[in-house]
Amino acid sequence: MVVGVLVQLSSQNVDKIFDYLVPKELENSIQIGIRVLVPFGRQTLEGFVLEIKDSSSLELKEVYSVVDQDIVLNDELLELGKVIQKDTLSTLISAYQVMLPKALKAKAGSTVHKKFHTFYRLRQNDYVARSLSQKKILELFHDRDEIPREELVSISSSSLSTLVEKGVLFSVQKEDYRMKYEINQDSKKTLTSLQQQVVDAVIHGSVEQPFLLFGVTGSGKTEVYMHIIEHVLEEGKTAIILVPEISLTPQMVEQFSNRFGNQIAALHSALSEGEKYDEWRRIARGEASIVIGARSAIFAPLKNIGVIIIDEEHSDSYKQSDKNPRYHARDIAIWRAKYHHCPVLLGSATPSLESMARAQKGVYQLLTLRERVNGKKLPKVEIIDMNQEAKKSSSHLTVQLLNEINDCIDRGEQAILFLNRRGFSTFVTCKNCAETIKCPHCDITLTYHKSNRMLRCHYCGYATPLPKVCPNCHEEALSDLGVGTEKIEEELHQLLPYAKVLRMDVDTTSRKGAHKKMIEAFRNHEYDILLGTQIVAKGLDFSLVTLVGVINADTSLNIPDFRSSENTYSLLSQVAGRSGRSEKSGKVLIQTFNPDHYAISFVKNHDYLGFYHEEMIIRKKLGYPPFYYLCYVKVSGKDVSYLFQEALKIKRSLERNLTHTIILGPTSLAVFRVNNIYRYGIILKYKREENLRDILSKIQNHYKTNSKVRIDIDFSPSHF
DNA sequence: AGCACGCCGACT
DNA sequence: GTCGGCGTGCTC
Repeated sequence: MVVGVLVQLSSQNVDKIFDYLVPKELENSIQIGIRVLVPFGRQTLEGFVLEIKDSSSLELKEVYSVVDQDIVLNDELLELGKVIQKDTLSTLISAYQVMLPKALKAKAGSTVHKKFHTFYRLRQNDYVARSLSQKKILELFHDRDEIPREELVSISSSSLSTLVEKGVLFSVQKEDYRMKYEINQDSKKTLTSLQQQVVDAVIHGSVEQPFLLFGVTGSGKTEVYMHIIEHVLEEGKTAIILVPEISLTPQMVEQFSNRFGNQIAALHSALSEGEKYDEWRRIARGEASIVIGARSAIFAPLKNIGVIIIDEEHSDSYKQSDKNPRYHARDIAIWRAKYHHCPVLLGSATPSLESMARAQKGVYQLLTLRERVNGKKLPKVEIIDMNQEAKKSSSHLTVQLLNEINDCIDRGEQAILFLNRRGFSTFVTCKNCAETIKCPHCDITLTYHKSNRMLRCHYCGYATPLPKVCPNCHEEALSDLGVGTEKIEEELHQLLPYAKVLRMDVDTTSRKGAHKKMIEAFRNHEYDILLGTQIVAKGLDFSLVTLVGVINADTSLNIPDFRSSENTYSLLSQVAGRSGRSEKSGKVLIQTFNPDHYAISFVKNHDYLGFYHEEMIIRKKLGYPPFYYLCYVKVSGKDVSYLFQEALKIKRSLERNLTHTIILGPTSLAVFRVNNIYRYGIILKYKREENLRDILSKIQNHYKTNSKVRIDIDFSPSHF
């Protein structure tokens, strides 16, 4: 027996199948999709078995051992990996690795152990108990087959051992999963007739085209998802629901856990490696039928999928853009749905322009929820022109906003204050010579972290303590510029001393479980004001919150990116949606220096479609998605002049070979140098270009042995 | 990714 | 003569 193995080495040069001879004694354990240990040159590597055959034309080495008992990559995932390789021009091995929990990747495996738990079972029924504790133990087996060890030990450990010695009981080792989900009070709600229509459309509709559920904030999308999933489970099928990374996941997990208990499995970054591994195995064994998770949960090894839901579908966290394979979870969802003949449901209050355009064209089936479930109007939005206010005061909180917060607290209600950190960071400047402190390895201003008084580079990770004097003029005149949540918190304490403020940002929520605790504390009204960054913008549902204040709406608008308006509109609507979700009606105040910008003014009337049409005109004029597809080719290396020369060669080669594509660049990236590596970008805009991937693949191949130039290709980049 | 091979310059 | 720099190529 011979196997074709793909070794776990992320190098383009090794991304092919190598044949190995299988020793007789291993033949029975070999299956396609398991991992094996093989000799590779001088090293020993893990690899995936992709082929089984009788012979090979080469002289072969032998497989050392088999790593898995069960398949880790099933037929569907094996096929999907090839599609990803082809579509994203990444290596096949990286496509397979992205599907699996870290614990199953080479090297990481040794650190994760399965947890085992001892249970006891009854062997003889005719045994007569010799003592009271023996009797108690045996009585427990009347209505149960197996009982965990602790429970029996708590009665009497000596009686337990006697019973085991006499052969009355015997032990079994069972895997103990780290996560537990408990069904809580049945929170199931009756649907409004509009919600029911959406559920029916998805359940009974065509699976040929994805559904886009455009539902305003508070329209009860989550409840719709749960009803659809309930139906899917009744049919004996399984479901995947994706939510954006970080804050949203634990909340959604809790809601689903309350209703579905141990049928769910969660996969997101708040879990440890071991926990993720446990969840993954529960899924693979068919012990969980609902998977909730962030981007990579789209690869959950479920069988017989009945629906795939992507909540907040506009979120850019669904695109993996920092490493290969640069895939979009939405594309994977559509592929898997086709494979399983099941519907895909994309949900959002502010759909991405791409998705809404597809819905308008009829590529997606549009479903709409225009009203909030409580029948309440969407909150009233007021825009505060900071151009006027900034002249009056240097405070970041306008009088109008402070008054509203004041009134809100007086009424016994709660407020959320949102600081838009997107495209914005705190940096240190010298008041004397105006010098800002930069990273020695990158062309970027260092970000100041007040909590530990460190300056950090967000690109390469370089960190240094804040110097006492300016490195340029040696004056003691360094001060931090820009607003952080801490600064706003200070201002709030001064201006509203009695208000209890809960600050929530990366610094305060990084500890495990901290996030959940804070949400609980705020829900219990232990605080009046929740002050935070992006983390408070989405998904949270507090019935007492009737006021939302946006401190600086503009920062995300100033990012030089074609999506900055879309991101700003979406962010502001999402935050605004946190207000007035229960009986009390809500209000939203937005402080901005650009009160007339359409990304802000359309938020006032909750006019997504108005924004959509305006933005579409601009996208069309500038030749951006959804009118054109984009592809970003990044060329990087240490030797600048050589690099630029090669980047130019690439551009010319693209120009020669692509006839229907607009080619821009090469231009240096906004941050030209990171870790002393220089970067150029080439942007491709096209509507239809048959052999684009072939051409790019050839270029990639040409450079794969050139250690001085690195090429990264990103189709449909989420940003530049 | 490692690791060996091989071809050059610098030195006990 | 030998050590070691790293560019190149291979791993079933």
